[in-house]
Amino acid sequence: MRLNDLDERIVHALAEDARRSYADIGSEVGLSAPAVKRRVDRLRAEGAITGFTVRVDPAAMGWETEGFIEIYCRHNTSPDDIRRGLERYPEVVSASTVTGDADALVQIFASDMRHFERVLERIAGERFVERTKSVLVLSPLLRRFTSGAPA
Amino acid sequence: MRLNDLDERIVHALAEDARRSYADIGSEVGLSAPAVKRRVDRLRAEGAITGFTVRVDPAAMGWETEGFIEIYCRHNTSPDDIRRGLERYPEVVSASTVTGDADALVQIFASDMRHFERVLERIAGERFVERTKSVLVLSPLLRRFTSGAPA
DNA sequence: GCTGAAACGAAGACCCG
DNA sequence: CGGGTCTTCGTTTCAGC
Repeated sequence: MRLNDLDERIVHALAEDARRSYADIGSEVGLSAPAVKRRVDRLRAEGAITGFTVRVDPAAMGWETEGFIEIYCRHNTSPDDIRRGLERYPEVVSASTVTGDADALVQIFASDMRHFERVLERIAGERFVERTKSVLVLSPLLRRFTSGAPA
Repeated sequence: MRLNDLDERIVHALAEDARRSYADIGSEVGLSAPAVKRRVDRLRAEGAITGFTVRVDPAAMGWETEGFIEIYCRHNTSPDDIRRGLERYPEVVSASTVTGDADALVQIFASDMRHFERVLERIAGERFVERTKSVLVLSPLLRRFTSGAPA
């Protein structure tokens, strides 16, 4: 599934403002509004675009404390076990299995330090978790929602 | 800056689909379309909502390789130095200063391993960087764009 | 915060290269 | 097959209440 240059420019425009009108985007990329809509529909059908969402200031939502938890798993834990175990936590924003010492890296948003600690303890108590190591975010420097064009 | 229950339900609806109509959201939360719009406008003005964006499948955009780079900085490096140094890289999706051994944690999307390596080398060569430690993502398990309600 | 009218954008049918 | 034009319909937006 490969996107051409026009598709990428449309996605880029939507990444900056997902509520821009198709006509407006079209005038930027040199297409008519229906043409833009057709491409967006196709990108959605292909799964390249998975939806539209709002960018929220975490602090405004009451999530003052951000951190990462590295999880060291017991033997015979599959990635799917980890996913199933973590998806029940609303505080978990992202999770991936990773190379290196730890098995998984989990990003957390919590309302405050006590809340973070409570989540950490519950995750550390999961059956598949052997031990954890956590890192707190001091200040968020950059938070993009889409990356730029890869070379 | 505190949001009330109605605001949170509106933000939640927009988080799931930022292109839903205000009337549609209104019927869910029990408000008319203009009332919803006024609240969204206010949330934007207050900075609680910082924009609307598209959810993209990284693979479809050609970003096959994801990873994290831990940065150990030289002395006398301010968070702002790090931010200024990193914002020039389109491959950097997020960056934060963190507690623990490393000074900053940087999330990267690259097209492939060679691309990732190239970015890593360039970042490692930045003036403020003393050394780096990097971790590759094996499989993304969970990727939410907004976290759930904090207790 | 609701209602109604006017401006605007979305979505589909249709035609053209 | 992909893009442009036109028309219809729904949505946004602003007034007044």
